[in-house]
Amino acid sequence: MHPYRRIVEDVRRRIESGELRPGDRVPSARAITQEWGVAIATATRAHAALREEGLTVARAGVGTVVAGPAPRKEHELTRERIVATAVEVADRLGLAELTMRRLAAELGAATMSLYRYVPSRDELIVAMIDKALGEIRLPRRHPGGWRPAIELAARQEWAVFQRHPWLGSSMSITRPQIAPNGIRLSEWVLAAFDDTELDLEERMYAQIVLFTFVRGVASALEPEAEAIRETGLTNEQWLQTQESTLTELMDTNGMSHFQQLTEDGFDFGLDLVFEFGLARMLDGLSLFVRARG
Amino acid sequence: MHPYRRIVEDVRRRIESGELRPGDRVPSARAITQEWGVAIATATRAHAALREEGLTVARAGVGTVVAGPAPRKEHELTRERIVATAVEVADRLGLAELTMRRLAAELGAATMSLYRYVPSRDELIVAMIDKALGEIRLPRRHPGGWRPAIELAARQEWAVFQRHPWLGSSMSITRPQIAPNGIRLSEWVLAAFDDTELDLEERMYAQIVLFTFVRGVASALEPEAEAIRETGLTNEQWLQTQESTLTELMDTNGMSHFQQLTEDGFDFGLDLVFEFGLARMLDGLSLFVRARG
DNA sequence: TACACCAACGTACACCGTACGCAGAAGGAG
DNA sequence: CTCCTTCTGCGTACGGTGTACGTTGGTGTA
Repeated sequence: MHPYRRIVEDVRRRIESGELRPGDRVPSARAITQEWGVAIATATRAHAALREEGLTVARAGVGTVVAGPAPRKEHELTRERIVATAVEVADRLGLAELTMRRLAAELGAATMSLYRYVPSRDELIVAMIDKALGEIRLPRRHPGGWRPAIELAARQEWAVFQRHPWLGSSMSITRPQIAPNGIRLSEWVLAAFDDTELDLEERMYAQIVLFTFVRGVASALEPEAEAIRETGLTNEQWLQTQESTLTELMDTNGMSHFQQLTEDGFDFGLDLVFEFGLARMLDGLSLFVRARG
Repeated sequence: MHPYRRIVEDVRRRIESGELRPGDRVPSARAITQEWGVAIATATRAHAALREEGLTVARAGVGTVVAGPAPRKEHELTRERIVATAVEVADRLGLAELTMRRLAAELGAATMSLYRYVPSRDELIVAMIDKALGEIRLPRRHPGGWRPAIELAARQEWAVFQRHPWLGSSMSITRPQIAPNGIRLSEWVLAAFDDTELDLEERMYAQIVLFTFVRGVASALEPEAEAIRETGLTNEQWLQTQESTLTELMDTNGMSHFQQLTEDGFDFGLDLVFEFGLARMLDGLSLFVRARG
């Protein structure tokens, strides 16, 4: 038996015993020369044999690695992990506070290491958008009729925007960042109109308008969250600090409506804005769909 | 005749001849002692007499100055001028490129000089918002019925947003920056519903929803302008560069609607989005108003 | 042994907003 | 005349940003 067979068998045993798991690095050629007391040529032959049997794959610059779906080492730097952590940081601290340095610190890595996996901060944000949109779960079949379907989509979007306050202000309509999950969502909404007479262009406009509205409401979320973080004031408290300026302004200009509004107190909530706007929007769309039908 | 009278008359003549204009600095006490060969006490008395006659005002730290609405020297540093220039720069270069240093350079002043007139960049932006909103011209009387009025307001807003692409993304609803012109606009819209049965809270929601929609569409303007500046590509050209990625994505997921849309070509424009959305919104609002009436 | 490759990283650059404090000119009081 | 206060304008410096560039130490392979 050639000496390299012994090495192969040893390694195979380690893999089968679970000592070495998919994605782990098998001893390098240098390490083999040390461990088994052989020449590097022998070690190389062992590597080749392992590779031939499909037990391992050679990854250039990284080493020979046990084949199979790698079960993600916890602290390995990975595009996936970077994006996930970035989302988490942005949710917690706001997009402005998501700096490459802070993100690296959060990951326990050096700043520049991130640039191996992400070409720039901007592209990282695109990846974050895609990940966030991926949370939207829509049934394969559209629930009865276009209106419930559209409403469902809008509510899902709104929910995601709320979970990720930074999302609304970072998405663009005119230049849709190529986020696969965004496109999937679009397709679903377009298809939701299949039971209407709307042509494709009209559907597209309906879709964009809906989305624009939801995002419009949502883009108030980030500044608000940021303001609360920074000043520690809730919205109401803040309004009170501004009250003197406001009343002075109103007094000098005779703004009766506004004045009464602040006197009566105004129960303001983005959720209510969303609900009110969505209802009007769907009503208006209904009229349009009916006119086409 | 006291010698100081001669000085007063000399100065008066200079003012009336137009040699000295409102806002210009009259000779300082020191300068007077030089020019007229008098003691400083005399010069001070001349100043006092001029001030008493209302010809001049003493501005501490600046000098004695000809009274009247100063016709703004062209290159004097002024909050007004700073804000106007800032708006102009932001229109041209985008809000991100509006740095205090660049603004100062544009004004021919040192960076820190600006902070005499503007407490911070953030507050400068608030002032810019107010100035931009000031361009909105609405008739004192609302044109027949709530719907034309609201439509007019929305169109005016849209026009301003188009002229100032940075505006949409910098305004907040939940924490309305106290911009007098913004409040004036609000008041006008609230009053526009006077011929309906909507209560104040409903009007406020209607207003916010309308505004949110317009701003939502508008917030696509800044990124687009920026993208054009940066890459020099128009929207269509850019879409073409992305086409391969896009079609690949579509092919693998069977997105028939999306696919057909890109094949047929899709005539996309923010203006059309605005028109479509506004029409639906107003229709929806109509239903609501009628239900209340 | 030489080579090409790769992850990870440290350093450095240009730029940002703005705190701080100084220089200089002015009017006014003593 | 001298001192004081007030005002504009400004220079310098600090702590932050994104990221270009080059180095280090490991790899498989010829």
